Amino acid sequence: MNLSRDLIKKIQRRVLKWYSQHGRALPWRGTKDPYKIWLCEIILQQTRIEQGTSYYLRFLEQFPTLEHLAQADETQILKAWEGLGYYTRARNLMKTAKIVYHQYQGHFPQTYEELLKLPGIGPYTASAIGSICFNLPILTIDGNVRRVLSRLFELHNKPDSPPLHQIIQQIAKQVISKKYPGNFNQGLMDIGSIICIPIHPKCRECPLIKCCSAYQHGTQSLFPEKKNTRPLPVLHWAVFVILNKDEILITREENQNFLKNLYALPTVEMDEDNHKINNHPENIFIQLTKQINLPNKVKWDFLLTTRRKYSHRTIHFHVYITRLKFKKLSTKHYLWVPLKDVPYYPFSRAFTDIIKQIPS
DNA sequence: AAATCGGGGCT
DNA sequence: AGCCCAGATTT
Repeated sequence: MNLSRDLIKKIQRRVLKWYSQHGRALPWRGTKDPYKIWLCEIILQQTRIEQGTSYYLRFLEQFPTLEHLAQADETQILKAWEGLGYYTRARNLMKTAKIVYHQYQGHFPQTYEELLKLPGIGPYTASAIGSICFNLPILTIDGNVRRVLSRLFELHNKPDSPPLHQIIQQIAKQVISKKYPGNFNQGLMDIGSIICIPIHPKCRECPLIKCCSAYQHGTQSLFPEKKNTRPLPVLHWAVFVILNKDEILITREENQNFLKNLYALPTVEMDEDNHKINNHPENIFIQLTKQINLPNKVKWDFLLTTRRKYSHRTIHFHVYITRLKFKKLSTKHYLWVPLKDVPYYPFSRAFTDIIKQIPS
């Protein structure tokens, strides 16, 4: 798709002018420090600004410079990330911090291709850092920008399809402001998140209203096309609160990618019908008993059931509790932790919620 | 190309 | 209940 020179100039002027007048005053605006821009861009991947901002500010407090982050350990970083989700981002954050600190002498690389090699930095983040910090003329293509472009040019291609990708790349190369790529990118993203929102876009406030095909044809609601979703599988997990005086038994998720390297309460996956039979699934208790070498006579009480929806599955957590009078278990992958120290360990939301509900 | 990977807010 | 969010990586 070839855009006329006039149209390109008009889009660039309008976006840049709108951004100078209406751009949001966000904590990472007004700096070109690659460390700060990198940090906020990783935090904001698939994450709303309202959710990510407090994490960004806390990270900067706890790790004021790249060196601080490069010298932190993974548990420390996961703890700071706790509750934000997509924890691979936190693990990659540490990897990239160490790489930039040790292999690049503490300076982020300044080309798109070199940025792209760093763990956790993909096409979007490389163009964001590149355009904002180093003035590289590359469009940031995130969900907002995809939606704006889809409506501007009525791109009726299937979502995530190669043809759509091709067209967006073509448009991207043409519309990006070569002089102020960082401001143009942030302006276009702001327009997408404030004005050109998924439903009921506020077209009358939009600086691009006169350039927008969808507006002219009244077809805003048709773009971008939605992807077809499939139902989430439902799993049932038994969770065990095992107490001894003021200590609780916890473990670390090391053998799976899901919530990897976060801490958790001992968990056993239940098969289809365990949870339906009653609130006292003996076979699950037996399975756990073998796992951590409990004596058979432990008395379990049902505590609660809670449900949590993840991006690719729904899990029902059935929580059982016991108070032991001893703590000699063969607990190779488990550790006893004083309840008052639990806040020092990174847990996922499901478990912090459960732990919060343990009766004292 | 499709699946995996969180959590929260809005409708 | 479904959708989407300043996406990246693995399969």
